[in-house]
Amino acid sequence: MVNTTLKKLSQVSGLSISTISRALKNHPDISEKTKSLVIELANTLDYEPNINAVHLRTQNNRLFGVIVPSISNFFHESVIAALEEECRKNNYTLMILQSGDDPEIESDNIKLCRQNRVNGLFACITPETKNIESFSKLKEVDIPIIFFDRVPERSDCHKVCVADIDSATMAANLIAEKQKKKVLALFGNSNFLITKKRFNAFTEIMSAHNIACITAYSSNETHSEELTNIYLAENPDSIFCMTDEILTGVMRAIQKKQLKIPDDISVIAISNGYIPTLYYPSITYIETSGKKLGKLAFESMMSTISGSTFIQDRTIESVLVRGQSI
Amino acid sequence: MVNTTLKKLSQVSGLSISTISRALKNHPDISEKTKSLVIELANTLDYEPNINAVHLRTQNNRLFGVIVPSISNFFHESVIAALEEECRKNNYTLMILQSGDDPEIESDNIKLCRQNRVNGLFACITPETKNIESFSKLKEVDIPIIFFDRVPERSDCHKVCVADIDSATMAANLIAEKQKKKVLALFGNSNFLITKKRFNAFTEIMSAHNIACITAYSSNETHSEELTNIYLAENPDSIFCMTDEILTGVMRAIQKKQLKIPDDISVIAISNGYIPTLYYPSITYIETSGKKLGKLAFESMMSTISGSTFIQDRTIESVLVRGQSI
DNA sequence: TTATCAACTGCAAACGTTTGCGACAATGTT
DNA sequence: AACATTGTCGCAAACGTTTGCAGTTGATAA
Repeated sequence: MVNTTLKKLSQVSGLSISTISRALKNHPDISEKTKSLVIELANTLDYEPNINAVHLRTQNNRLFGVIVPSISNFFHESVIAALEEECRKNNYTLMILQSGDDPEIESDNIKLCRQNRVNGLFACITPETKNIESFSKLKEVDIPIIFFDRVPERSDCHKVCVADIDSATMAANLIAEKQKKKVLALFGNSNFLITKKRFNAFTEIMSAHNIACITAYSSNETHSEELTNIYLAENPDSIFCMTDEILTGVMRAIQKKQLKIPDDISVIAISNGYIPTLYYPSITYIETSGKKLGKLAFESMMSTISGSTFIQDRTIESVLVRGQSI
Repeated sequence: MVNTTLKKLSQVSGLSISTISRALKNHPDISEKTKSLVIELANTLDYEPNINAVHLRTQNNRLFGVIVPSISNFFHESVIAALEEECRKNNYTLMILQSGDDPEIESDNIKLCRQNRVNGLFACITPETKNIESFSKLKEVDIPIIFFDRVPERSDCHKVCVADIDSATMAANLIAEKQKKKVLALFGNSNFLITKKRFNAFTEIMSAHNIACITAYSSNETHSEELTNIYLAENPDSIFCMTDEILTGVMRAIQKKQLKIPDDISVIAISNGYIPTLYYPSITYIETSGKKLGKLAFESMMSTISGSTFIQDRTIESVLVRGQSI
C-alpha cells in the first residue's frame, strides 16, 4: 500500500489540500466540524506526514547530529543517552554517528550532517583530527557545533568537557591524604589535551607531597595490563588509572597476581561509574558523568541556537565516589 | 551564510539547473568540459545536496531504523555496530532509536520511522509489547521489519535470534561433563520466550544427569546478587548465569564472600563476551555474538527488500569460550 | 541548399508539504 | 439598501531536487 498524503485526504474528503493541512494542525481558520472530520479521516487512513517534505518546506529539520568515536563506550553511551532524552523532550531528533576514530569517516559523517541540514552538531573529535577544516565548513553554513569531551585546542569554539585538572587533582589529593608513598600512575592517549593537563596536575601534587610517582601512557586494556606487570616489580603501594580501559587492564594484572586490595595495593580511577562497581572491594573513583555532560552540551546548543553569541566553554565538575580500594 | 543550491550554481555558471544536476552525477548527456566546470564550481561553493529534497523527489531515503531498549547494553551495542557497518558499506543511513523498554516510546519511535519513510526497520521489542499492532501499520505501508533478539511469538514475521536452546544446552552439558552435582541456575525475565526455552532445555539436561538444580529468575544485577546470597546457603557447586547483568550480580556476591573460582564454586554464563573477561580467573561463557546477529539481520533485510517473500527466521549459533571458571 | 544526425542543454512537471493572500457567503451595522 | 465584518475555505507559489522530453546547435551527408 502506498502512503497516505494530504492530496489523498483532500480527494477523499472533497476539501482542499490547504484546508486539510490546517485542520490537522489546529489552525483557527478552520471550523471545529471540519477539523474533527479531517482528523478522523486521517486516523482511519493512517496518515503520517512525510517528514522530508515538511523539512524541505519549513527549512527546519529539528535535527541534531552527534559524532562519537564509538557507541561502545561507557562514557559516550551515557552522553548519548542524555542527549537523546533532551532531544525527545524538546522535540528534536538525534542522528547518532560513529567515527571509529577515523578522520576520514569523521569527515564523511560531517558531510552527512550537512546533507541532512542538521540544526546543530555535537562532536567528540578523533585523536588524529589535527585541523578542524571540515568542521569549519559547518560553521560557514551557520550550523553550530558543540565539541565535547575531546575538543580542539583552539579557543574560538564551543566546548563542554569533564573536569580535566580537577579530577586528577582530586585523585592525587586522596592518594596524598592516605599517606601513600609510591604510586603507579597510568594515563591515556598522550595526544589529548586532557591527558596532558591531568598528567601535569597529578605529577605536580605528587612531587609537592614527595610521593614517588611512576608514570606511563596506555590507551588499551592489554597494554595497561602489561605495564602494570612491569611496574609492579617496583612495588608501588597504589595505582592511579585515568580511564576505564586502563582500570580493567590493571585489575586483571592485580587479580592474576592475587594481590589484595587495598592491603597489598590501593587503586583509584577516573571513570564514568559502571566498571568500578564490578569489582570487590569496589573501586574508589572520580566520577566524570556523561549524563551531566550530555545535559550541559544540550543546554549550550540551545542557547547558541537561540542567538547567543557567547562562546560556550563549560566544565562538568567531578565528584569522588568512595569505594574500599584505597 | 545560506546553503548552496543547484539554483545558485545555475545562476553563477549561467547553465540551467538540470545541466548542473546531471553534470554532478556524471550523466552521459553532459560534455566533459561542462562537467569539470560544474564540479569545480560546486567544490568552491561547498555544494552539498539537500537530502530532504533528494528523498522527496526520488521517494527512496536509503534509510533504515533500528529500535533497541537502550544502547547502553553490550549486546545491543554490538548489534548496532554491525548494522551500522553494513549500512555504511551499502550506502544506507541508520536511524538509532531507544525505547527504554517503554511500549509508549516504542510506538512513538515507530511513528518516527513512518514519518521518516524508512526503507526498513530492525526492532527488538519491549517485554511489555503484547500486541504488535503499531508494527503492523508499518507492514501496511510495505516497510519490512526484521525483529531481532526479543521477537514476537507469532510466526508470520521475520526474526533473527541468538540460539536460545542451544546456548543453554551447551552450558548444561559442560556442567554435566565437569561432574557438577548441584547447580544454581539464574535466568532472565520470565516473560521472554527465550527465557522459557532456555529454562526448559537447561533443566531437562540437569534432571537427565541427576544434577540438583536450584532455579530463579532475575533481571538486574542487585537482585541477582541477593538471590546468590540466599541460595549460596544451599551450597551449590556451580552457578549458571543467563545474562551479563546476572553474572555481574553473582560475581559481586562471590567476591564479597571471598569464594575461590573454580575451587569453591564454578561459574558459567551466556554473554556477549566483554564482561566475562574482566574477572580473574576469566569466566567460561557461551558467546552469543551481537556482531553476527547484526550482520545476519542486515542480510535478511536486504533479501526481503529485494523482493524475497520468504519469511526469514534465522539463528546465530553460539560458541563456547573457555575460561578457567569451571 | 537542404536534410540528417549527434552532441549537448534547457523546460517544466513532479515529489508532499506550508502559508500568504484572496474569495465567498453569512451576518451585523449604519 | 449599502457597507463593513467575520468565519471558512481554496489558489498558488515555494522549498531543492530529478528526469522525460524537446529544443538548439554545428557538422556531415545527400
